[in-house]
Amino acid sequence: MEYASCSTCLLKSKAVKSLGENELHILGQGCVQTVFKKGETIIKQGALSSNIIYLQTGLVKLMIDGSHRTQILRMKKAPCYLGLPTTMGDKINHYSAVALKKTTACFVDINVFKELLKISPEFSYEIIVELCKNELEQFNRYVRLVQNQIYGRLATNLLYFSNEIYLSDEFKLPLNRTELADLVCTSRETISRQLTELAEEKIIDIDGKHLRIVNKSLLEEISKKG
Amino acid sequence: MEYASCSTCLLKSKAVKSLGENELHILGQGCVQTVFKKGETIIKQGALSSNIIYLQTGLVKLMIDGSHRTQILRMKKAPCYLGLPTTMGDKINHYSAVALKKTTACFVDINVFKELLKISPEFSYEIIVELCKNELEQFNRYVRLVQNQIYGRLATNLLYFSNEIYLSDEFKLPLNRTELADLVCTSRETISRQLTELAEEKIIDIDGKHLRIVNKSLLEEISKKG
DNA sequence: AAAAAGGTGTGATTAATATCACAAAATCCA
DNA sequence: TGGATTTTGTGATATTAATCACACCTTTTT
Repeated sequence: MEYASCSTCLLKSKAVKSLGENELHILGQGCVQTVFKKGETIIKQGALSSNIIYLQTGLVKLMIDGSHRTQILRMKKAPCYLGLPTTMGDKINHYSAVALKKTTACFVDINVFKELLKISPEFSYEIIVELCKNELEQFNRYVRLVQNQIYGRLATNLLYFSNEIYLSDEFKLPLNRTELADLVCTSRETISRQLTELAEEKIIDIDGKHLRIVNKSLLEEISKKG
Repeated sequence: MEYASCSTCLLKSKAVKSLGENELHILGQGCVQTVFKKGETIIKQGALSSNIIYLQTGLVKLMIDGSHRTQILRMKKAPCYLGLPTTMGDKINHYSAVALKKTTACFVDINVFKELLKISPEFSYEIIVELCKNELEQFNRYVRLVQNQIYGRLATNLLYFSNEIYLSDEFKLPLNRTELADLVCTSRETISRQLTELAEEKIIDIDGKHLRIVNKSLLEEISKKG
């Protein structure tokens, strides 16, 4: 069947399960699945895009190469959609997406995607909810990033890893110190000093990239209050 | 007819025009129109919410009262939707919305709203596009806010007024110096000094709240490079 | 009109963070 | 294994912006 690759890639999405054979056929015709190794680029900033990307498995970092510094915007963990705002907006990718580990991505043509929205109210509702949750999550984090000083920004991002990405108080940082600085928008030296300080205060335990949050409520305090 | 208030409030929305009489009837049953004076609160941070708000006319500021400082997040100009991410997410308003001038708002019950999404693909498509544009616009601004220093942050926000709110290079600032500081996340004194500096560099002309952008390309340069 | 309250500008001082310079540690690779 | 390369930590210094203090101006209130 022509929609074989699609039933592989999208059936994990609850809403897609509700699609009938006809809809799956439409989807299948505009759908390509690709596997990316760690470090490979899935979306390239500045490139024209006509695809929504459904991430089946894996973890990516979204980043912007600005005129005076590189910024890491956030992680995205499968399963999720990528590129929705960009593709619905002005068609040019505003960020790059790079795999942090082996990642399987499914490229769905935007026109096929629009067709599906019209055919399946379930599907469009799922997309809206995902977008809303996403906007809210990102918004809250960015509000804190802007209003906080570095110590608070770092706390916010460590909690982000713990609560949104790894769902655990103990994990291996997916970024080195320079990349962590690019996420927090500060310098590598400052990150290094602040991590040491958080460890001295017995709020975290850190050994290289291995990190454990010891006093989560205090870390939340710092994230909130600056 | 029972949906009179609704045909008043929502018919300006292109997608709603495509709704039939039955759908309008559903909408009308969950729709209340209210007029707010300058300074009045439309949405209250922390309150439970079960409404999507359609702003018919006017201008509002969205703000967060944080634990250690107040932040003004952005303006929203009619016509637009308010509270979509919050209401679809965890039901509690993450921000307050305060009218900056006389504003007409239409409260649509979230369940009615969900019904409409299912009934009208046109309607849900319009919502998704609005959300996407919004997320993109906010995201780009916040990325710059985080990575820039104050001079660049101020430039970014003046451009935001010019390009997104007033669609003109000359306008009356809707905020006083303290509020401007809350938007840029800095202190009143710093805002005052930086505005003077921008004027000395002949990039803007400022007299009280009346502002004119003289050298827009240079302002964009500053917004991009920090 | 006088008094009170709020908004704005500016100098002096302090605190936070970036930058520079270099050493130590970890990782890669032939 | 040993040398090369990359990553990380840390002191010294420079820069940026917050804070404090106060004067001046505008608007509101009585």
